Formats: sequence, C-alpha cells, structure tokens
Amino acid sequence: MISLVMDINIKEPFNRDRQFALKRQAVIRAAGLDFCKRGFHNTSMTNIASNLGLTKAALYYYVKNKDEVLFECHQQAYDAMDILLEKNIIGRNGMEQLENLFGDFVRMLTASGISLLTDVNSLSDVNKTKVLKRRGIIERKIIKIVKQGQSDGSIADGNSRLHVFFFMGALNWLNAWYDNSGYFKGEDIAKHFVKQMKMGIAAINQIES
Amino acid sequence: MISLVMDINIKEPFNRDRQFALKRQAVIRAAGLDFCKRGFHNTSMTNIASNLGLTKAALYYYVKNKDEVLFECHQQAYDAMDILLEKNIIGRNGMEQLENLFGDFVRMLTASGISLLTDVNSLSDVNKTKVLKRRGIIERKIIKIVKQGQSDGSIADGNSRLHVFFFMGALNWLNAWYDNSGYFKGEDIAKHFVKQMKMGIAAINQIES
DNA sequence: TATAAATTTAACTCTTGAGTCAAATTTATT
DNA sequence: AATAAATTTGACTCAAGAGTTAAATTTATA
Repeated sequence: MISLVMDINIKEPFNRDRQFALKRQAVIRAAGLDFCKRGFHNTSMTNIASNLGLTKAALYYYVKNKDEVLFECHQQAYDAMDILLEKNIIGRNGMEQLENLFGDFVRMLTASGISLLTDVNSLSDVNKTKVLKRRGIIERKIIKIVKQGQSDGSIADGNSRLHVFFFMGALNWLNAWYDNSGYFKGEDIAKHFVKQMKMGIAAINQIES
Repeated sequence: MISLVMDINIKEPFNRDRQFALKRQAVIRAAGLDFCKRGFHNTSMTNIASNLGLTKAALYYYVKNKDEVLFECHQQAYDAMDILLEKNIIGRNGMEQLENLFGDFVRMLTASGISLLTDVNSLSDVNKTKVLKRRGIIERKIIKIVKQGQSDGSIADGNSRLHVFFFMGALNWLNAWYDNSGYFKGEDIAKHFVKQMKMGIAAINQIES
C-alpha cells in the first residue's frame, strides 16, 4: 500500500492531463519498487494494482500492458540518471565529477523510490533494444568522465570500462539489497560508497581522503 | 547446445550412479547459464532441454522440477565458493587473503561455467530460505576476513559489511554482463577487479600495488 | 447540481509453460 | 546377444496470469 498523494502544494490552475500523467508516473514508480523487490515475473498486474490500493481494471486505465510498465520503469531510472549526469559536470577534475555523480546515484536509489531494474530480458524485443541503447549511452558518458579523470591525472590508469563496470556493479547490487527500513541509512551508504569507489580508482599520488 | 562430454579420462572401473550424478550436475550447470543469460522465467524447461540437445522428458529424468533446478544452481555456486573460502585462508594478512579469494571468485565466474544467480524470489519458500541462509553464512565469512584485515592493519576502517557489499556487487554484476566470447578475457578482469577491490578498502599506509 | 473522470465489479478469453505419462526406441554395458 | 539405462515421441492436464469488457458506481470539478 503506497500513498499516491501528490501535487498537493503548488496550486497551478486546473490540471487534467497533468493530473493523469502524475498519477501514471506514481503508478509506474510503485510498480518499479515491486519489480525490484520480488522480480518482474513474480509480480502480477493484480499485485501491482492492489499494492496501490487499486483494481487491475483501474491499473489498465493508466497503462497499456505489463511490458509498457517495465519499459517505463527503465525510462524513469534513466531519466533520473540523465538529469544527474547533466547536473554533475561540475567538479575540478574527473574524479571530483565522478564522486558527485556516484553519490547522487546512490541517493537516488535510496531516497527517491526509483529503482534500477536489471531484468532487461523480460522486455519485448523493441523495448529491450531501446533500453539497452539508452543504457549504453549512459555507460559511455560515465566512461567519458573516467577517461577525462585519467587525462587530468585524478584517476588511475587502467581499462576505463572495467573501472566503471566495477562500481556500477556495486550500485546495481545496492539497489537489490537496500531496504529503507533496514539497518543502513541512505546517506551513510552514499558516503561510504563514494569513498570506496574513489579509493578504488584514484590516481595514487592524490589519495588523501 | 552445450557438450555434455565428461568423465572422459580417468577410467575408474564401472560407474553407474556416478555417471548419472555427473550428467545431472552438467545439466544443472547448463541451466544456470541459461538462467543467467535470459532470466529464470524467460527460460522454459523445454529451452533448457533443447540447449542440451535433449527432450523435456529426458530433462525430467534428471530433475524433479524447475524449482529444484534453480535451487541446485544456487547450491553449485555456493559449493564452489565454499571450496574457495577453505582454500584461501592463506595469506599474510586479511587483505592478502581477500585478494586471493576475490580473484578466485572472478575466475570461477569467468572460467568454470558456474553462475551466481540473484533471482532468489523465484524459488519456493523452503528453498528460498535455505539459499538465503547459505548466502548469509558466506557473506559473514567474507566479512570476517575483512574484519581480520582491519585488525591486522591491512584493511581500512569503516563498516565491514558495506565494504563487502560494495565489491560483491561488482562480482554479481560481472556475472550478469560477462560473456566468454566478449571483449574481455577472464584473467584480465580478475587482475583488474582484484586491484580495484583492493585499492577501494586498503589501509592507507600500505598502498603500494 | 450537472458532467466527466476515476474506479469497481465480476465474469470471461487466451496463451504459455510446468509437469505427467506410457509406449516405443535407442544406446551402452556385461 | 541380453539387459538395463537413457532418451524420444506425442499427446495430455492443469494453473496462473495477462489482458478485456461492459455496466454500475463513486469522486471530483466546474
């Protein structure tokens, strides 16, 4: 049972489609959490609906089919990552940019209710292609930052793609085990993970926490 | 289509059950690769069978049901990890032990055909409990090594569980994206990952590759 | 209060894939 | 060649869950 309350404050005149779009997004985010927790195929449309306090029929009022839901979950995550990527071009060097970015990634997963789904094989072929393409683009952007860090001397040499795969693995796994009600607080994890990410690939000369 | 040839050399007298057990293991390992590649629910028993050049009926000659297959896949992985854990108590300090262990983990995943499955929610309740329990035990053993390293001064302070979750995430993710026919060679990944793991949590004073 | 949007109810269709089975046939072992 | 194990064939049952639908009802908005 997840609250759908939103759009409370800002009293922009009289929405209609906006209201619909917002609830649709909330529905998809909730579905994402379900998928993340139980897995795509272990979560029925009826499950999703009833977790929202809705009926299956009502759910289908917002989405076309289950494939679309999964697809939109991916889109949501990638939209969020894109925003963070834009935002985090700041930093004195590659390493600093990467620290900011990675920290924000962790915060996104622990705080925003957005899940990073990995089950790309359950998508229809068309959507799978789209998702993989988009994932590739994001991956390449991160790799680019790492390469930049290697150029400016802030990040250690070595295969940049492996550098990235390593700490992105930590991120994906975090997404799988993290539980808001659990022992760790999101911000603590963020701090710890940023540090471990950094130490893992920092250029040797400039390691000073 | 995966070859099932085994038990070629060593001509121990006349096996019977042994032969059965070996093929059964091979069947399960192959299924594990399928699950890893396409996902548990996107892989039908018929798929598994035909990838082995078998019939569904023949597959059921070796296993009771799909749940058992998934369960045994987990067991195989944990058996392998247990062996490596036994083997890698060697090392001058916690860090060295951890390096050996982690490197072997990577090699196991890239070379042995054993997959580290994450989809634990698709298991029956009984098996899920068993698997989670076993995973917990292994996790704790690794954490123990880390703590030891923190005691002997080879590993940096900080929450040991987070230390472990971080690099185990890298491992799980590797398992998901790695492809024998791909760009990277297993041994190269092992070297790189061990280093990045190490740098991530090495005590500051003793960082010298 | 009139109107349209949001949601429920409840029944229904369809497909997929797990799991079974028995008889026939192939393959290996002695 | 005899025997048992391994495998095929092909048809079958069953359950779960996606997706649909139409009519009734509730909720919000103007």
